[in-house]
Amino acid sequence: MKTAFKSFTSYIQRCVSLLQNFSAKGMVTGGTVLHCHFLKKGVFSERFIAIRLLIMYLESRKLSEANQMVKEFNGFDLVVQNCLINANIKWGNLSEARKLFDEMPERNEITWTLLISGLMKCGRVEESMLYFERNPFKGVVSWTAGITGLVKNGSSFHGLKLFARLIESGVKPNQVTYSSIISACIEMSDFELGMSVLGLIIKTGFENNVSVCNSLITLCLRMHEFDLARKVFDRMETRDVVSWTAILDMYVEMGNLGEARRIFDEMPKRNEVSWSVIIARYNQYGDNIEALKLFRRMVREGIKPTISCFASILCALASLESLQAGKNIHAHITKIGIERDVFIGSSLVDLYCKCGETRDGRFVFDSIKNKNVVLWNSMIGGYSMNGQMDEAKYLFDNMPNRNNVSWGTLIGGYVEFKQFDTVFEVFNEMILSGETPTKPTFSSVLCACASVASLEKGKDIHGKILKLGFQYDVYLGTALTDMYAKCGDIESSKQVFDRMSERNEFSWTVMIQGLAESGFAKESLALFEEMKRNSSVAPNELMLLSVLFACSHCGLVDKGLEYFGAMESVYGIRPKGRHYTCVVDMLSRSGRLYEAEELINSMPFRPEANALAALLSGCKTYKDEEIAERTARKLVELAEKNSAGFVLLSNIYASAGRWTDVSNIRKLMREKGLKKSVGCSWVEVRNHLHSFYSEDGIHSKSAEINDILELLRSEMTDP
DNA sequence: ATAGGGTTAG
Repeated sequence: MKTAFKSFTSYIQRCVSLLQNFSAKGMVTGGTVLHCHFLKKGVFSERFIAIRLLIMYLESRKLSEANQMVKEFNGFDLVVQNCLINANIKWGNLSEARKLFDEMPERNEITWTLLISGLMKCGRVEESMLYFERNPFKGVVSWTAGITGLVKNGSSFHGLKLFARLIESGVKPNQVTYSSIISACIEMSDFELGMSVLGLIIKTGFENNVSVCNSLITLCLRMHEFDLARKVFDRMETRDVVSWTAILDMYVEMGNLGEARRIFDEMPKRNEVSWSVIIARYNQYGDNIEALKLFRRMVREGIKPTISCFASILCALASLESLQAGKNIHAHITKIGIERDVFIGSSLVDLYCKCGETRDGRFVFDSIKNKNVVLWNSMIGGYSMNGQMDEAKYLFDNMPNRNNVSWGTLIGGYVEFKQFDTVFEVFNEMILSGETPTKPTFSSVLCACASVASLEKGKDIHGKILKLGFQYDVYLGTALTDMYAKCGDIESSKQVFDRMSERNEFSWTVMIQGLAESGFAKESLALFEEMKRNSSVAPNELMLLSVLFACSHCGLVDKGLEYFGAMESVYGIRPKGRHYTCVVDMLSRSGRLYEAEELINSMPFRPEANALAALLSGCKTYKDEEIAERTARKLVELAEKNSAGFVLLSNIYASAGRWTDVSNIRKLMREKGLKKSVGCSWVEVRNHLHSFYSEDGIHSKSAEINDILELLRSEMTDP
């Protein structure tokens, strides 16, 4: 042949790789053009080319073309049948694949392995193992397929037992087998075992194999042995994309996203996985904008996003609540036919629900055939974040398998929508069912304990956490600190806070606030100063409110004013109504009524009713009728707009004994249909909550309680 | 044909 190719075989090879390329990029048209070309050239009957064409048609689901091709092969061609089984498994038609398998007159190891791994992928472990045992061609690949299947279905121990049988049978493991075994060690978090596997790897001379080293890096990474991971990486003779991607991920795990990005930018080669990883990590770090930017660059560079990459980007869009962009991606995903994937589905459900569209989320949820726990959890979470707790509970009660995340999601919903009684009820049920709560679940329940100020329940939860041997992470530590502070046990709160190895903005806020509100004003201020000195956390709105509150309660008026002045100029935080109220209160308490009034007048927005009330109460203490009169007028004005103003005004009149004014205001409120929000306080006795309301809701034992109070009062006054 | 990445809660 007079072509540019040295020989006919290399020409065929070139054709095959061209087809493979078209197939991988989903460019069927290009493939079809080649098909016609081959027919004309007469090389179509070349077996390699024909098979490649068949695979291409199968992968792009061009079924009529594929069937046409099958007819061209006479009888039951083993390789063709294998291709058909492979395609059916990929499409999820397991029964069709099995039918083909059963009808085959002869099979090879590939045939068997396809069925074994196909069954494993669908979670049908026992059936798969049955075929494994019946398989007459037990080579490395069959063994490895069995092992990985078990590991991926959460039976790593059985996977390792199969590995032991492999060694006994005399078959030599290959690099893929070792990778699977290392995955098993990772899944079982067994670093020791991983190290003994390493011994075996060295003994069999696989320690320089790229794939094996890649798996070893991942093992070290998961076990947080970063130095060792780096060592493995450094001593590799050749590194591939996977090695670079793994080491990039290590820096992310170490909290150094910047270094990871540097590696990503300087890697000799990037594949779709490297892109996936860096995008996913930016997303997990909350930098969704950068994730999107990278996604756009990736698409521009012609890299086809993987399913996981779409999942990450949908997750990023969900966090940004960009419904429209999310819908565009959804349309694209539908066009390329992967909208029924569970990973994609979970992200889509999350996207719609985060944007408040639970009905669209439910539509996606219903459209997915092979639902897994995560998908169910996403839908439950979707309802929970939108306060549709009944729907969430209904799904929860009717899901086929629950895990601890399902429980946690439901509980989190009840916490967010303040149904605290239900929180404890469901949490108890969870414990009784034998499920182990995760750290986020503990955080949620601690938040509920803090909200109802139940020290007893909070301590009980703390005990459970200790019993499980959970290390505090930032969230859990913060939740505990907050719980103890809000329940009045500031000592324990401080203890937990001091022991935390990592603290974020929330941790500092909670502790500063806890100290301030428990009356430890000086300690609160000292902690705020310590934070500014020793941490990278910047002061926030809530911290400054606590700081002002602390100054107010210590009588450190000038210091308070100093902080208040520094808010915008130094910390870049614009004071809100509550900050002004706090400062007005501080000034009024110390008798600096004129300054307080000035401050109210200088506010760029309407003051809170409480600010005026604080000033009025100061006027009462320091007997300044002039300012009182002006402030009262402002309060009346404000009262027209909200019920809080009316209530305050009526209380002020009441304390001044101006009862006619009081009844006038109450009448006005009734006319306007304004209702005073009911005050409530509660106390916990032997793990039972007793609530007391300021208005009609009366405690069932209020008569007895009042009798006892009367008795105590008399004992205190006449000893 | 068998490995390495990705989805849910704070």
